[in-house]
Amino acid sequence: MPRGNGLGPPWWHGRFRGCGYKITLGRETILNVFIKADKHLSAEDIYQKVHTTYPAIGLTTVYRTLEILVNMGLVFKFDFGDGRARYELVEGSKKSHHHHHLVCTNCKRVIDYTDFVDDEIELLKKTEKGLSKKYSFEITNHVIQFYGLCGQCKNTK
Amino acid sequence: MPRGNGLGPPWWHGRFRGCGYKITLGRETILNVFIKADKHLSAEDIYQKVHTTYPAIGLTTVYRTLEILVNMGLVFKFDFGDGRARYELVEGSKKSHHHHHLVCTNCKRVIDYTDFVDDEIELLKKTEKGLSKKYSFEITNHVIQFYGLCGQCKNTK
DNA sequence: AATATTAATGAAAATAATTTTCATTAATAA
DNA sequence: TTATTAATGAAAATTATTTTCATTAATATT
Repeated sequence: MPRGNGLGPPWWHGRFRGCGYKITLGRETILNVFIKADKHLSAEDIYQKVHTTYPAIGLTTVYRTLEILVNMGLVFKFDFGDGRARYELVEGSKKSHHHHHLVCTNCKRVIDYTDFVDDEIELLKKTEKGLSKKYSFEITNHVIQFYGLCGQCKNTK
Repeated sequence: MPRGNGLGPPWWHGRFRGCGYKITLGRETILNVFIKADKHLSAEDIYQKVHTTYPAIGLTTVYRTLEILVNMGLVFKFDFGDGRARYELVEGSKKSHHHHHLVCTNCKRVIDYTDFVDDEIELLKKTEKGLSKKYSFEITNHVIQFYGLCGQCKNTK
């Protein structure tokens, strides 16, 4: 549960400390960018945004922090097929709803949709349970993406 | 419907010709690798396999052919998060069942699963229909992947 | 069957996202 | 306050994929 209300340290400090990671200005700023943006961002996006309030940051640090966040399970890494990864806070760490992606294979536009997800969630739960057991796999996350042509590209082609 | 029985040209020749593409030995070999392998392969995998029967092939040609196949909708491109794309024949072009992937975020192992897909397919159809209408998006494909730790990595960690 | 046309090819160079190296600095522990 | 150790930035390295360009091969045309 995010607090970020100025009273006490941010919710993620404990988890960082618990993993033996130090709390630094760079990491603080990156997390804030994620919390504020609340949508998928590329490493470069994050670098740019952080850079405005903390110009000393290097792109390397962004990549290194992203790796940590992904490994800790705070952030999920997506691939939309355009050669660069996107990152987004996992659910529970953010305010937005459960959603999936609609990716245009032509213009690479990505639409987040939150429709129909109730049925999806139910099915996913069932599937996850079954798969975990059958393959003794510990599932931590999932991706559902639909690919195709968006309205604009459909008409242009 | 694949034929590949030695009687007449392979099923994909027509589609190639129709798109103005020439039938070459390289493309022929690559398609055969796909048909025989019937599972996800990286560009390098394909290059290696083709190379055994057709050593003159270049990696560039593999990439170029893959691009064509993806654009034609004969092959689907996956990302499992290890920095290289995987390719696999789309359904209808191959013998194997509808399946999805279970990706180990630690060792990068990928398990194809065909369990529970009946319910999934039904839900997907419904969702696709709804999304297509709402976002006037023409859906051509989808990805469902579960991420987590496989049996081995779970025990090691 | 011979030739003209045009796309396909391979090798090498270019590109671009991500990782690594390494000397320096900053955060936490003592 | 100092010691310890992780985090950092800059630059170099890595690596999958794309582009360039001169040559070759596939199809269309005769």
